[in-house]
Amino acid sequence: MAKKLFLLDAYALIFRAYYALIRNPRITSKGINTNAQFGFTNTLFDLMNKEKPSHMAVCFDVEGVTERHTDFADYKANRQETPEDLSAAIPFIKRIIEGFNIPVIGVTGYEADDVIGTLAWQAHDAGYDVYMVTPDKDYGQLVRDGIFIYKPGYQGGDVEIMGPKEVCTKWDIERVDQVVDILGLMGDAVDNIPGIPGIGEKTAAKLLKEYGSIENILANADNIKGSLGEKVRNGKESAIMSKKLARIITNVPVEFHEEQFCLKEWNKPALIEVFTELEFKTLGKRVLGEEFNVFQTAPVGVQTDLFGNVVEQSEKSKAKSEKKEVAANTDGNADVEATGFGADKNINNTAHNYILADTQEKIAALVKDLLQQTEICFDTETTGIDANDAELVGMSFSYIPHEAYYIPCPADQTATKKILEQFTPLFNSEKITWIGQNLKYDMLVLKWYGIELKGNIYDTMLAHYVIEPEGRRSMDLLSAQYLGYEPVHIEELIGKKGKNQGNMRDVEVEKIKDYAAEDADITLQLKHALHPGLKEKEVEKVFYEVENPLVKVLTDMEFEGIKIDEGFLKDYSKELEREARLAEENVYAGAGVKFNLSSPKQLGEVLFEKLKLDPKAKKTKTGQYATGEDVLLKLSHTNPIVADILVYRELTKLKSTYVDSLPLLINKKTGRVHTSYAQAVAVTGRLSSNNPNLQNIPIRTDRGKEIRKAFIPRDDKHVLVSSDYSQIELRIVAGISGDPNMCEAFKSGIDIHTATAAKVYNIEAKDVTKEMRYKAKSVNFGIIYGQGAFGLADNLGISRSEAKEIIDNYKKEFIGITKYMDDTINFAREHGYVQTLMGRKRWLRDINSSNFTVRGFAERNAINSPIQGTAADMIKLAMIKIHAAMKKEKLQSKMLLQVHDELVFDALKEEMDTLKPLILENMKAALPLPHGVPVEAEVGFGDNWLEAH
DNA sequence: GCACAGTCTT
DNA sequence: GACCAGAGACTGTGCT
Repeated sequence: MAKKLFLLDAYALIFRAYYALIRNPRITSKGINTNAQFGFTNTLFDLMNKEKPSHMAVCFDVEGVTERHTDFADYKANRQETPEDLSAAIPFIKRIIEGFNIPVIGVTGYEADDVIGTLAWQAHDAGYDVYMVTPDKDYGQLVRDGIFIYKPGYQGGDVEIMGPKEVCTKWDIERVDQVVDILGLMGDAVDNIPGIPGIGEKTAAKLLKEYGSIENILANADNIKGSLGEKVRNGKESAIMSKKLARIITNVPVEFHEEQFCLKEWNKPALIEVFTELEFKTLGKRVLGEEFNVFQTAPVGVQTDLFGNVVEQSEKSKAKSEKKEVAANTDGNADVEATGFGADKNINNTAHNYILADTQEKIAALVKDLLQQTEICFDTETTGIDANDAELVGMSFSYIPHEAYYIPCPADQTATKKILEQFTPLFNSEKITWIGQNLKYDMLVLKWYGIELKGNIYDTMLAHYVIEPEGRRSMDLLSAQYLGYEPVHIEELIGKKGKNQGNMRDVEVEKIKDYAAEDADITLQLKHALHPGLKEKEVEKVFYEVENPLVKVLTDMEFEGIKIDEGFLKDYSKELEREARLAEENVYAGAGVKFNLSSPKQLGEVLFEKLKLDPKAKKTKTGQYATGEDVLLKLSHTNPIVADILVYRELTKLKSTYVDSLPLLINKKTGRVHTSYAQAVAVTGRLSSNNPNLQNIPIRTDRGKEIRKAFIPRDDKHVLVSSDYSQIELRIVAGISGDPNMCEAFKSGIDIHTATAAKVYNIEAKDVTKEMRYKAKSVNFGIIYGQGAFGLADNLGISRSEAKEIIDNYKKEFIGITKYMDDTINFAREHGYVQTLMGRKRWLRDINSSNFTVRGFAERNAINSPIQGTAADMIKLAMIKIHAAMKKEKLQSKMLLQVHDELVFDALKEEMDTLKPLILENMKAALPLPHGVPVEAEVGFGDNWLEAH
């Protein structure tokens, strides 16, 4: 078997690490993108772990990297990272490379690529399989897909040269020259080659065809007319430099000696150091084994030189890890060991007292004791994650740090109810503030036993939400962050997530006691740790007046659920199935092939390679053809199957996401669907809904609308009532900007989009055409989200100049809004945050970024967040008020759903006369807007959601 | 199990 | 030449 040599370009690693280490929180819908977070180290580890190279080297070219970025100001401006950013990443990279004990090579005056190129061929001739690890052809690809591996000498000595949009696989000098020339000319073509900004691949090819070479083009630059000529003249230096950069040199003065590149054993202590410092928990365990624990080894901030030795640190770390192992071996109780980042903060150094209360006497004494308290931390253990379908396994209470009580609840539900009865005076006490992490869950569980907490709520999850709206806030994470302590994981009790996960019911009481009591204990300590933050960040108002009181409202709504007409959906499913089949057959017949129509990848190949519907077909960032709705709509005139594809897409989407899934989520006990509201997810302050998501039930198309007919009232004594705010976000814009024209429009009650059109086109409201109103509407929404002329033009299908004119007019007419946008951005720049009327804040750390794209994103958020967030505050306040009023009036009607600006109720028909004004008045008065801008709401009712809306 | 493309809402 | 409105949840495909 041939020996394997891996050559890595540090340049690629630095970019990768920059993203991994400096900008690491790349948030996706599922939380932090761990791929980005650990990508660099993962790549290194995977290479060694899976490929098992015998030899390896990293080619370091740090100076080159930062130089290149400072040389080209333009180029730099379009990048997300700065030389400083990269420099910041380099020490970490060095330490990780050092930890893995990978040889490093660098030759002054040459690019890492060239060193790699030279070594690769030498090693290849010496009989090695050489793998070059280097960035892919474009920067975006690098960030997303990791490091591209290509292999010279893999197929009879072929080498791959990355060119723009194609790969040259033969060592074909002529072809290489062409590629190199194109790269030299083409702006931003390849990761580290700037080219001439403003020149694309096609222009580059055209120029080369005309003049033959870059040198000829530059010599004749003065003869090239127009802006193209100017670009070429301005880019002379860049083009020559880029051409040089693009060619991989294979005669660098460096020699391949195999003993120099032999992989040695890892320097584990050094790895532990750096992983600990970077909190690479999961990866640390993968690399170093299960015993690695970030929270058990204190970080040591000793800088190391790339080639320096790490003996001193190693000794230290070694001592630490040994100590840790001893501790782990002598004490099986996870509670009492582990040391965090700040040993002083760590609760495990303090003895704790977790007490089991499993007899009537003990419980009675506990309840008596708890009744003396004003703040009690409370947590439940249950048989499952779905509160609407879970049994109580136990409860824990804590009111003094390091002390907690656990009460087991038996599987016999009558016995459990009996235990709960003992707690009734406690749960009914109005002077107790209940502290908990996501109390909505616990309250929902209790509600199934007929119990409601009468006191106030203090939810630590919500406290963290208002203090730090972005990021995740699981208890494990908060505990690690605020208390420097890693609690027992639930997996240690019931196993890893998945279908084999066990049940809390089957875990021995002693174990649950430790786990559950610790949860209550930690949550209480979290409350103390988080509490000062509320004042510091000035978010107490939104916390105490909005988020905490809302918990009870949401609990009741989730408990109620909504009735679904299962039979209707079943019939509709069949109908959709039939029509989708038909459309699918049409597509196959029209295309002449059968394929998986649900696969965008296969569809793209059929449309653009077989049928060649669009020679200029756009591709997605991963290189497959884009086949989104917008793309297909533009193609619909070219081939009749496109319309069928769109129909197929619509039907299958409706069928799989709604019609077929909703019935599966009907609760067996209630026969209703109970959505779950996430109160601490959306950064702007909105709620989100899942399991199922009832906030995205279709309404736009006729076929989609049908689904709303499946949402029905409880019985024939009830109707569904839907009430929604009218133009709430625009009213808020008017209110907080105080723009006189817009405020006036709302006060006089005329249609806001018509009023806007009249102003923008400078005509009377009565002369506004449908089209003008439509455009004005689009501008109204676009403007407040910071959409530019291009976006508006694209949206409306009009020319850019027309779009620009409309926007300019708009800004002139609604000068207050322009001022609001400028003021908001300036406020954010100065203070680092923006806020809603209720003081809900959003921090924008990128608002002063030197990078255009990053800053732009922050600026749009600065404008949008106060608007969307104020709307969220308003409806939340309305919900709290309506909930209280309904309780006061002892109404039997129930609030069921919230869809951002809409509330849905199950209304008892005879209560309608009371209910309707109650809803409307509370919605309108929930949060008065500045400048006297009126808030309007409408209410409708019917035998299903479609009729009510 | 994860990333991605696509599609639904406000 | 690329990007280009905010905020989410969920599905199927394709890869590891």
